[in-house]
Amino acid sequence: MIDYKQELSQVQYDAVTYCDGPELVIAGAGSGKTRVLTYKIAYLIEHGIPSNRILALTFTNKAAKEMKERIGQLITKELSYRIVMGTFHSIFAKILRYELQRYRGVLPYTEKFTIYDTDDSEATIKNIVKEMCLDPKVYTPGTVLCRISKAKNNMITPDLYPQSSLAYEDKEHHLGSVSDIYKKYRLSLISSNAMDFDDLLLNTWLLFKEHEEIRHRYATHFQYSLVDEYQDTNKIQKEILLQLTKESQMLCAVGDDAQSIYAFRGAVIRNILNYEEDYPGTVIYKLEENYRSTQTVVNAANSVIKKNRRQIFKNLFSNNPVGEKLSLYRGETDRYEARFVIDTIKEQITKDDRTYNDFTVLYRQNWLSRSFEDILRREGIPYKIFGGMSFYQRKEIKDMLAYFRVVVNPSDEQALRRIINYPTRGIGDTTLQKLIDISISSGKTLWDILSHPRIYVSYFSKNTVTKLTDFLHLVQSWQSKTQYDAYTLANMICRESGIIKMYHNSVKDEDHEKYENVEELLAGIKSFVEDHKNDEQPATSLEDYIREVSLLTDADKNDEENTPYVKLMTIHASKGLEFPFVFVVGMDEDVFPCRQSFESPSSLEEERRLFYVAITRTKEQCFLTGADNRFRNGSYSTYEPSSFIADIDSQYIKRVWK
DNA sequence: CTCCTATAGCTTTTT
DNA sequence: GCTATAGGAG
Repeated sequence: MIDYKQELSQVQYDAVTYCDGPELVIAGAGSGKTRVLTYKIAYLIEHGIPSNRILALTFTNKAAKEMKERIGQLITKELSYRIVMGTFHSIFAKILRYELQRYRGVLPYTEKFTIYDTDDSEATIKNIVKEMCLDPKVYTPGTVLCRISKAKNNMITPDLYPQSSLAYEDKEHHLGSVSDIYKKYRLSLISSNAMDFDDLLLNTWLLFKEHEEIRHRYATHFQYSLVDEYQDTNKIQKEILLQLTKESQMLCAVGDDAQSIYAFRGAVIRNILNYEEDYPGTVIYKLEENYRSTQTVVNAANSVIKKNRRQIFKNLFSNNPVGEKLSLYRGETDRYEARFVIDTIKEQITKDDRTYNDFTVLYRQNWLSRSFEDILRREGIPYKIFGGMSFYQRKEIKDMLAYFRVVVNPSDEQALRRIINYPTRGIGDTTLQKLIDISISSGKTLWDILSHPRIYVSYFSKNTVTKLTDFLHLVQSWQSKTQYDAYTLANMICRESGIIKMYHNSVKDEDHEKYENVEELLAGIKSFVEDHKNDEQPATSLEDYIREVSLLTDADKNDEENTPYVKLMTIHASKGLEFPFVFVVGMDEDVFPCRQSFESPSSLEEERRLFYVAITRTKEQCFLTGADNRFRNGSYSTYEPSSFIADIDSQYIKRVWK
């Protein structure tokens, strides 16, 4: 038995043991939020709730994995393993696949659907805009997808869209055709048997709405639900939770309104601010003691966040040592700024016996990492950049994954288009365009056309037909081997597709790197197979691999390297983490806060919360740096110091340059 | 009809 | 600085 009283503070204990109804835990930065969640789940299990009937939704897959491990240490590994825990997207993808397998046709998809990432979605929109002969400069994939995403996050299906306020806004911005694009986009994804990120939520919501018996089954199955990072949930996520907790009302939401930083992705801070309206009778607990940072850091952070208007009152405090003041440095150029950071790191290491692991550089925008990367590399200091161009977004990796996707789900049009002539096999743009035209006019998928040569044979030369059928037979031969494990089949595809050969024979340096990345991917698949070989129901096929990998981000890649290194990441990527020494770099007006955020007061508030998040990652000492001149777009631009620096109460900050 | 090279255009944050 | 597009050569 766990001694909860011993392990938790009073308020943490109260939050953990309250199980009589809806609950909201306002967890200030560093207040032991994860601790409360893990102990609470352990507590529920110890008090008789079967672990497979607990639903726990986290923000990243990594957070879920770590939490499971921690719960496993508290109770038993076997019990923790069965908790239904993961991101909204991964849990609902599983539910959708399960239901699609059970009741064929419950939605216009099969359980083998693939998940489109943003690139795939934008490519689809681009094709549609072209097909509809609209101006691609007006209807850019980014803007259109943003509108569609907004609609989906508000449960607006294509048929409801024309009557929605979104359609009205579109007309004002001369984007009246978005509604039609949305319609076509949805049909295109359905015909590709593909869902984008938002569809995973929308289709779950629709499934529960249109099939009361399914909703009821899940709502009664889950006896208790918990949501982490509730401040970053969006409207449809809240609605799905309402569907799942309608009868039981057993929901524990944990979050911190001061750390809501995903409004750009549809998160509505309203969810946490008005939680009691959705769950009457909610009991609220506030975790206000910060165990992570020094008093100075906590006070400085408080002085920043109090400038924001809309927030839940709380008094974050620390009983840790007072600690050093925040250090402020401003360099003439970004090189001086980087120099300062590296010199400080070196100084601390020699002085205080630190390792590179103790230092983290945080920035608002990915491109800011460059100047630091340059110096770190030149100095031979080990470092690692988190985020930015993720491993899974690299071209060579996406190409390989596209092969896998086509094998599992040949309707996947974006994947098919990607690989049909890569490596080049004599099926060029002209041929592809003709195939697409046939596909559109016949209403069949590209793969349907491809796999029935007699449909298209009259349109092409004999030579082209041979090339098309060769490709068809290649893919079909892999499709007939899906009983093989993922590694064996993936290896076969790499070799037979000519990808490996192409990179291997190339003399270009970057192609060698690509070759190594493909090898790394294969090694990853191998360990995936090893990991799942001994599961109760071994899931080691290529299909299983694709399912898992399409919702993985680089934040989920576990780093088990033993050598210490300096970490570089965006502030967004740092959420939930903590580091002894933090450098918040690029503290320049128009960089942080970024220029776009001045357009509305609410986005400026979000920038300030982001600054708050950055500061509160710090355990010991925080440095804020900026530069008057930065190299960007091939030339230097001048910057003013960030206005956020003035938001910090001056007693907690000191200048460290002459 | 395909492949290679030069040029333009864009960079907030991400499941 | 890097990726999609356009235009020319084979």
